[in-house]
Amino acid sequence: MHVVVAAPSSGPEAAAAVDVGGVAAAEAERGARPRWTWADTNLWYPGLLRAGVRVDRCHDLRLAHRVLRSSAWSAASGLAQQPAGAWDALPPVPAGGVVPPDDEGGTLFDLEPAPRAAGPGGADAHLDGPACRTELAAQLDAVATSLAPGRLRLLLAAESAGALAAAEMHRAGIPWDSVRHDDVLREHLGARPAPGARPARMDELAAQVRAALDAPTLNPDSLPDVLRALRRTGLAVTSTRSWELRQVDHPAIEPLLAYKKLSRLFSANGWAWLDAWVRDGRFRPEYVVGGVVTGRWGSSGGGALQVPKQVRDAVRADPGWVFVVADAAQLEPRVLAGLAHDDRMAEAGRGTDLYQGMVDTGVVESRAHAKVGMLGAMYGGTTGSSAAVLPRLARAFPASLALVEDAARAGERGDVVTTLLGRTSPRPGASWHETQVLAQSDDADAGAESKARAQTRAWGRFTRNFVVQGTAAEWALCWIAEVRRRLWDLGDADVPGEEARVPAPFTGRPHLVYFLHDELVVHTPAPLAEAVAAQVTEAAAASGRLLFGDFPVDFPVSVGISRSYGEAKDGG
DNA sequence: ATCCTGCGCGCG
DNA sequence: AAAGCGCGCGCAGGAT
Repeated sequence: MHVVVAAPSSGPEAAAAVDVGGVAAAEAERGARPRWTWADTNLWYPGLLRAGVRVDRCHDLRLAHRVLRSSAWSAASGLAQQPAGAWDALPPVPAGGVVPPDDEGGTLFDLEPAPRAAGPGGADAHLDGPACRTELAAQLDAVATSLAPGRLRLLLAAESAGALAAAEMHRAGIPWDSVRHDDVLREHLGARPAPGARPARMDELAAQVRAALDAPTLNPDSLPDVLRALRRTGLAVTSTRSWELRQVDHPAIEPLLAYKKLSRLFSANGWAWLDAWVRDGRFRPEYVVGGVVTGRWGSSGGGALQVPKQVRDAVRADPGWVFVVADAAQLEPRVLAGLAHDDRMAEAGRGTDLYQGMVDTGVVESRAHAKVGMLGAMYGGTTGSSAAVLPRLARAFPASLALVEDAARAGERGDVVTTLLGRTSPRPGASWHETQVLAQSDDADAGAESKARAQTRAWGRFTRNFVVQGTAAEWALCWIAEVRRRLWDLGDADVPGEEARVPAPFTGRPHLVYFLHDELVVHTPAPLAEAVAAQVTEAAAASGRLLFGDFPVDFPVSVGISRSYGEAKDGG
C-alpha cells in the first residue's frame, strides 16, 4: 500500500541520505508492492537511481494535487474547495534532483513517516511526513467521493508512473554520437565557424539574397529588414514565413529559404547546442510531466521534443545495443473513436492504417483527404480541403464528429471539458469574459463584436482539441507505464566485449530513453530487440484496454529496430 | 545592461 | 495542400 515518505525539505540534505537499503529491500520483498508516496518524484527518485535502485510504483502528491484540484469530477471535495496553499506553490525541482553536498549524514528517509522538526521557521515545513500524510488522506478522499473514482485513480497512477519514467529517462540519457552530429553539421553548413561568426555557407547565401534584392546592408536575420526589402522589390508578401515565400517567384526567394533553413539548424541544433547539451555521449532532456495543459509532457532545455529530423542520425545506440522505435499509428483519431464509441471509425482502424481504412470503406477518396479531414475535425479547421471533406466524415462518423462538436460548443460557452480519465480543461481567463461582456453591451461596435466572436471560436477550438489530445496523452501515459514494467521484467542480457555505458539500475537491461507524445524509443541489448518490440506492441493494446475496456478500437504501433534513431524511425 | 514580446520554425 | 490544436527555443527590437 502507500508508504509515505517523510520528505523533510527540498534542500540538498533531503536527497543526501536516502535509506537506499530500506527502499531496495522493500522493493524486493515478495508481494509487498509498496507505492512510495512523496511530495515530488524529482526530490527522491534521482538519488535512488544514482544509487542503482529502481522503484516499481509511486504516488506523486504534487502531480496528483494538480489533477484533483482542477478535475470537474472532484470539484466538490475538500481538497478542491480549500484555498490555494503550499501544495499549489511547490518550487520546481530539476529532473536530476538536488545534488547531495557529500555522503555523510543521518537517515532522513524513513519507511515510517517520522515526524521531523523542520526547524524554527523552516520554509519547507509543509513538505514533512505528517503534511504528506494529511495531503494523501485529502487526495484519497477526493478520489473516493468523486464522480468516477476508478478513472481518476487510473489517471493518478499513470501520471505518477510517468514521473518515474521521466526520471529514469533523464538518468539514462539519449545515446548521442557527437562525431556523427558534427558530420551532419559540416555536411549542411561547412566547417565550424569561429565563435560569434556565421558559417561560410550561410554568408554566401546572405550575399546572394542581398544581391538579388539590391540591398547591400540587409541583415537576413532581421524580419522587418527582410520584409521591407521584399516589398521594396514589389513582392506582395505580408510575412517572411517559408510557406508564404514559397508562393512567390523571385530570384531572392531560393537563397533566402535556404539561408533560413541553415540558420535554424545552426542556431537551434548546431555546435553550440552540442557543447551545451551533450556530455559523455548522452543528451539528458529534462521532461516536465504534466507540463502541458492537456496532460502532455513538456520539456525544458535543449529542445528535447523538437529534435529535427536532420540530426536524428546522431542518435546512435551503444555498441552491441540497438534502438526499438515505436510509433502509435493515428493515435488521436483512434482515441476519438474510443471516446465516442464510434463503431464505424473503430472498424476503419481495424488494420494498421486508419486513414487507409477510411478510403477502403469508401468514405473518402484518398488517404490524404482522410488525414487532413480528421485533423480539421479535431483541430477545428474551417477552410481548404479539410473543410471540404468534413461533411462526408460527419455522415460516416456521426458519433465522433458530434463528440468534438459538443466539446467545441462547451468551450464557446466558457464551460470546461474533461478527458476520459478526468483531466479537466482550464476556464478561460478574466479578459476572455470581459471581451464577451463588452461585445454584448449596447454601444459595442462591430470591431468589438468580431473580436469577441473570434475569441469565442478560438476557445472552442481549444476545448475541441483538449478532449482528444488530453485523452491521447492518457493513453500514452498508460502505454509508458506498461512498457516500463514489461521492460524490467525482461531482465538483462550480456553484451560481450563491451564496457557498460548504461548506468545502473539499467546496466545490461532494455530501458526507455525517449518519449514524444505518441512515440517512444527503447535502448536495448541487441539480442533482446525482438522481445522488446513484442512487449511494446502488446503494451499498446493493454493501454487501449485500460482506457476503453471492451470497446473494440485497435492501437497498432509501427516498430523499427536500428542502431540509428533516424533510420529506425523511417526505415522500419 | 536586462527583461519582455512577437515572430518563425522545429516537433507531435 | 497550405490552416485549425499543443508546445520550446533563439533572435530582433522595443521597453525598462
